Amino acid sequence: MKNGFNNTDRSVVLKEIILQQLKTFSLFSKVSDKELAKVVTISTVKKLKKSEIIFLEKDEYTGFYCIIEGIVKIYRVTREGKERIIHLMYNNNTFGEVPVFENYEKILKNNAKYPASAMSLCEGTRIIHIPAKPFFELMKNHYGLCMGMLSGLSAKLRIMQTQVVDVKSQDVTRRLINYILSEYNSRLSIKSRQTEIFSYNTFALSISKIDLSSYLGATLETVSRIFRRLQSENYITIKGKNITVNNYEGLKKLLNA
Amino acid sequence: MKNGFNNTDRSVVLKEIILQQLKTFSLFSKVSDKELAKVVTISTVKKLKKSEIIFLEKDEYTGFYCIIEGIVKIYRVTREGKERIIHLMYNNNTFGEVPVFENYEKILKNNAKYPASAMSLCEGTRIIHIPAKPFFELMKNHYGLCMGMLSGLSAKLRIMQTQVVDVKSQDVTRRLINYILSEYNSRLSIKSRQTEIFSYNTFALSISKIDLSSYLGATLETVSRIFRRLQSENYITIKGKNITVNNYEGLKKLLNA
DNA sequence: TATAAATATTGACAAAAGTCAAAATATTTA
DNA sequence: TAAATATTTTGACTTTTGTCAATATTTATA
Repeated sequence: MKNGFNNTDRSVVLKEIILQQLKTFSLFSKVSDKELAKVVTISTVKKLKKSEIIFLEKDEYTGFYCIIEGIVKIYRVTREGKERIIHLMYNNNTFGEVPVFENYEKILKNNAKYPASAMSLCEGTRIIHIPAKPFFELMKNHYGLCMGMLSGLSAKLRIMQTQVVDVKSQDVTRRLINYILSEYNSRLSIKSRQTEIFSYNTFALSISKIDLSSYLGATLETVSRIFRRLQSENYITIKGKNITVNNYEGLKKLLNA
Repeated sequence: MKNGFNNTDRSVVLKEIILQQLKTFSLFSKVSDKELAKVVTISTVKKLKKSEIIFLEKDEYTGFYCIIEGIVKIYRVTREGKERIIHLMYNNNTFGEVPVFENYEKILKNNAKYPASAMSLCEGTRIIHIPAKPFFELMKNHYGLCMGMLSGLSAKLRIMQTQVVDVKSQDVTRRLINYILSEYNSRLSIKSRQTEIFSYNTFALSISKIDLSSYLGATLETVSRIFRRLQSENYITIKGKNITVNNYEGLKKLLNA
């Protein structure tokens, strides 16, 4: 009995922590604490190392996940063995929900499969597993939860639509610049919130260039060369993982040129 | 009073027809006739010519559509004026639902926008418009309708995921072969259902090569050249819109080669 | 901390795909 | 049906991206 807690106390505290964490997900924004407590009951927390496989394509489907912290890649491996990242998921996002609604009969018979693979990209990635069957029961007649799911899936669909248009219409240079600018913007907003004073135009790549290439749909060599070109033309400076944006407006112009 | 029908009779008959048509949509598979009748009340049928614009990206959002007959392309136009097709939709599919769930507040204030454009690709395409606001009210506490939507969005998400992987990992030749084979297979199954006796390995392209290029994310010239190559190597024969598949297995092998 | 393993860079070359321009076919429409 | 318009093909050429191979650099691990 460390710290004066017994197992029951410990579990109660843990559950309360999970509940507070789930409350930050828009999926559960219209779910009461009482209902959310039921979700907590069925769910389990997992802490992952870097590069841990969460599930593989065609693994038996068990349920979906909520990301508390870290980065998860959703990917498929092609016949030729090329890996292609479909989605990079960050905290407060969920992944692996699709099979729940595609064919619930299959889930009941335990022969639903994951349509893609998932792997953690950071040390200390924390996820919550929510098993499909009890979750599905909770959804029945729970309008708020249905709406949460509907808006989550809709948001993902829109992201995918944008991604499809980008990959179909833009060259790798533009896709990479888009990535740099969006990372730059999202990091900047986090920094300014934290009033962290640091080299203002610098951010660290949160994923490897191998993964970045897989996400952009290009080879590592091509991406490496574009980085070099952007650096030689003074748009950016690269120091290891750190990227300094020297010419934000110039990069934006390259997108239209 | 033609045919001995007055307007009320006519409208009752029409509504019954719409109801029967909506029943074939999986979206409404778990909705009772009584509830579906309410949907019919708010919806309107539109018959379209070829190349009619249904809505444009950034148009004010009014609601979504069900395709009774024909083909609809969902697309965006890039900054450089290139059109890229995101989705080719056929009968018994719905499109334009995403904004309903992304931000319902916006819809109430009439400032939601369509995220992409939609155009009919066939003469006589028939669609049913379902306005967002009354539909949203019908969804409240209607579990079956929520589930229908959830499975529809899930199915679309999976299709988009596959498309993203394909565009990121395969060259245009493979993407075109994939298209040919899937069209071939789906037409074949329709033909065999209708026991239509016709040149067995032949089907007609249902869209123009311009649209096909836009869908594949390539230029018209590239697609034209690949068609020529596949013909010269005797995989297919092209006669106008008609494509004869001479070497199905060979095409499948090309996908892996 | 040395060693192994993974990640990233670079060059030379090949293949894929785009661009521009002209011409040939189809398809609409007057 | 002829003229006008839209679609498709083809060639010559350029640009982009991929492949293979060697090497450098970083990161993880014994």
